[in-house]
Amino acid sequence: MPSRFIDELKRTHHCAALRADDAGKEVVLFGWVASYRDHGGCVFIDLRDREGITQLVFDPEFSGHGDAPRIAHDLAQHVRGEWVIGVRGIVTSRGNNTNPRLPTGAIEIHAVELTVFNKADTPPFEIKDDLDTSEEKRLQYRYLDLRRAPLQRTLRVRHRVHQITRRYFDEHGFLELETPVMVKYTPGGARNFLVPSRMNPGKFFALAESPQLFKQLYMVAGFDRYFQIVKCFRDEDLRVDRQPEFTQIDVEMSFVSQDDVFIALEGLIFAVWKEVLGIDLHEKYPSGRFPQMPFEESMGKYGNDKPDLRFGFPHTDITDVIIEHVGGGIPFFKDIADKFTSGKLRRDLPAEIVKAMRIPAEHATKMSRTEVDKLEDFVKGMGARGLARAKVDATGNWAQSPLAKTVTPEMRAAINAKLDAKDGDLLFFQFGKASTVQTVLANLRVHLAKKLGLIPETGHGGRFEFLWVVNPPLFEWDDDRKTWAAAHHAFTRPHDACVDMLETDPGKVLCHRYDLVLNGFEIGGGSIRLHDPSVQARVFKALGISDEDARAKFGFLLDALRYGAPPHGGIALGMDRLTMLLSGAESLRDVIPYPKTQKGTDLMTDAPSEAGAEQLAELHVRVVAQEPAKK
RNA sequence: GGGGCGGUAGUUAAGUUGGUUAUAACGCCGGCCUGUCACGCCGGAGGCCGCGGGUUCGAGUCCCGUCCGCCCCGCCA
Repeated sequence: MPSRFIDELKRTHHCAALRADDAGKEVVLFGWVASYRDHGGCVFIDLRDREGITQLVFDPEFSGHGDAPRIAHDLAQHVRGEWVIGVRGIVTSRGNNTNPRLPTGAIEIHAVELTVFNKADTPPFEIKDDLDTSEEKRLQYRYLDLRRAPLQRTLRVRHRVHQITRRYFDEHGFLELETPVMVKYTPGGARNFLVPSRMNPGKFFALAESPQLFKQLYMVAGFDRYFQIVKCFRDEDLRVDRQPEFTQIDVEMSFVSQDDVFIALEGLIFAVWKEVLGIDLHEKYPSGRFPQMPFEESMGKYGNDKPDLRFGFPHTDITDVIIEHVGGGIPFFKDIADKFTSGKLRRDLPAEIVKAMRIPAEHATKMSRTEVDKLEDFVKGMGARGLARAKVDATGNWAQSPLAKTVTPEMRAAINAKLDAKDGDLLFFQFGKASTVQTVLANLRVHLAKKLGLIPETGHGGRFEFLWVVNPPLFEWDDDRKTWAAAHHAFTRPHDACVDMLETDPGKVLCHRYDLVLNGFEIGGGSIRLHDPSVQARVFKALGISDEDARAKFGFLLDALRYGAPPHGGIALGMDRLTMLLSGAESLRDVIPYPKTQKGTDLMTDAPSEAGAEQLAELHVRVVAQEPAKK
């Protein structure tokens, strides 16, 4: 018998729609079989669609509808999990027999008519909320994973963020404009994915790592305010918060200061938090503004430019104390002190530093000595040679420490004073290459906070700490090449007060660059751009980039800046990270519908894959066979 | 490129100093059951122990290699 469903019987409700006062209505529902319970008499089916679950009852004795319920009941006995079915029936109140776990628990549908649209193989894992299956399996059958309510919820959050963003920027006079995905390849920065050009043998496009240059050109063109929700591509190694293909909320504005950009973005974040989470951020930030912290302070206190401010444990740079006390009896420290006093190292080019982090007694006492010992393995995984530590007693002496025996009382006292160390406090030390020291202590700080329960292992714990990290140096010292390099891209505007130091003291030049940080994640970053060609030329010179190099890479942008470029600046928010933090997801992969594995592959489609000889020939590409691994 | 964790029925896991037929739960299949909603009861099927090599009388277990997944460093905003 052909099914009347879909053609004649249209869906009347979703599976979360019906309530007690709908009793008596005849309805048509479509969906998937979430579970079935056959009692010999009645058969119960929980019907699921994207909105929720409704219980269906197939009662052979259901009167008043002829033979139809009996036929439906016989069919229902054969229905299995994840089959796709349609049902016509009567909404019936469950009286005292409600299921409090379901929003629709007050009613059930007494089925009159049933159709099976499609059977389903037994899925490789159960479609349930609290799934305990390897991510490998979930990614392989992503369409089944996405059927689960948690991912459905997360993608709905994503949808909401999209809609709020579009509405917000439209209301504030921004135009949503597109930019090319296939762009000119420019070396430097993130690696690009390359796309061979069939029509231009031997030449390649790059997939855009960001719309950066194009959005600046929109400003030169006079569009004044631009935004775009845009895919970007970076061929770098993956992390829990990094995917090769990701989405940015990209923004650029003309005639604005750094603060104008902040205000625009704060407005968006406030709107998103209000609408998605129902949280009014004004309660925490009454001025409507997020706090700001200079880059230098963030590096000094937290070892990176994305501090999680939900807890304390700031670092202290004690390099000067070490130098002053010539190592204070500790051989490693003396080596470093000697390098500085001999002029081999300079404090203004800090290739090596000594830092300490103090864990106050109230927290330190919660960790056993064995637990503290294990931290050494943790830091060694990040390139640390070890983890020197000291337990401070009431007299200021150090215990449980390899440093305790040789350290001079004077330096010990000086360090205690600088760290404000008291009885029971635990001190951790890192010394050596500055970048390693910073990374190790930054990660140790977060690691300890999780261990001590100050922040949850994953998710936000209902707490949101926003921060603008501002005014970083324009250049950073490349100690391997012994030269200054652009800390970000070369089009960031230096502070006016610093411009004259471009030639004399490049390391001191600060710039209008900013990152928006939330709970230790960088969720956005941007800058005020250089619109003055003469300052641009001086920046290139300070970087040792020749006119020819600059022209070859960015000629079109340099040209554009000479044809009346307005002062402008912008920012890009990481749409995926934002959604991850909003929804409390553990991984970027949980907020991206079809993500890549850590090796950058798609387990479901088995991409990337090899290309055929014919296609390669057409693209003028030859694949060089992989060299066998060297023994 | 480097460090770490993992891979055993469909799924999640247990598996002792190497030793008979590799366990359990859930799922799946069959039967029973008039109200379940984590239904219940009875029965059953289901294994390349990631893959390859080695040691051994004998390997899920030990050794070497390799593949895959995850976390981190490097890299990357």
